[in-house]
Amino acid sequence: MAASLPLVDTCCSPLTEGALDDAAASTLAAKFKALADPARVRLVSIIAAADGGEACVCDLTEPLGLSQPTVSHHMKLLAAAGLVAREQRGRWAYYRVVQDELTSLAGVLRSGAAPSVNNG
Amino acid sequence: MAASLPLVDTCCSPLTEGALDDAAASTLAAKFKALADPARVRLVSIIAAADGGEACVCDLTEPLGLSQPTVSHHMKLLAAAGLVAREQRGRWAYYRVVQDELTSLAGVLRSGAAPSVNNG
DNA sequence: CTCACCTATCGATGAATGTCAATACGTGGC
DNA sequence: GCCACGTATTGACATTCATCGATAGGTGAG
Repeated sequence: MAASLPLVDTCCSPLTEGALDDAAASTLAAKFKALADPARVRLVSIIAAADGGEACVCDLTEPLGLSQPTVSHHMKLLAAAGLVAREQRGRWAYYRVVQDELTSLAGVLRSGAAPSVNNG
Repeated sequence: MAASLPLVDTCCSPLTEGALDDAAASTLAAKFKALADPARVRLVSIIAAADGGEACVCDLTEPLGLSQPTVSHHMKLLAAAGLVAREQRGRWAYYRVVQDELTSLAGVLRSGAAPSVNNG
């Protein structure tokens, strides 16, 4: 009866709704892995908080205290996971957060069932 | 006197609300790291889908195809991250999902600002 | 007490990861 | 064309991680 909306089609069904097969779990784990590092978590938050919601690599090295290649490496991983989008503008590469992906991940973590219906 | 708000005290403030410091990012990354493995993602989903919302290690080795020590290891990591709770009952160790933690993580991923106000 | 059973820990090993210095790539200015 | 600038890639290194077999710890049954 679940009015199955294609919302979470991007990734997987909610974690707590049913047992996931290995493929779905791998897809999901890959996205969580992209956020499984303090540097990448900070990158996402800094970009989201940046003016215009975007930032170039040159703006990210200093607040993180990491080298430029390292930041570029992290951004590549975040982009590969679909959590940020890259746009080349002149000599600069601007990154912005893909909120849809974060929201989709959030949906996976929320319990799909009605809150009143506990497991008792 | 850190006027720390007890609201999101469980974890951190939303990712997209402002730049996180290293401590908050590390705390957050540690929780995501617990879900950054297909085996652990499956474990959480299987436990959540299990009868009564709980399962013992003996019920988890077979569907995952992993050895008992490996499953025990993963459960330890999930428990350390606060994502599952352990309860010893007789000879069995029953694990259940801590939905509050998952919901808290979901809150971090959702954009705290009004949805209409995009970053354009 | 002894045994069977379930779980956790230990030790080892191959793979993945984060980091940097050096360097290559692309773009715009002269 | 040449150079300066921002970014991505390469190579190397130390650390962390996932996995297993062997084994120890703890609980209930006989």
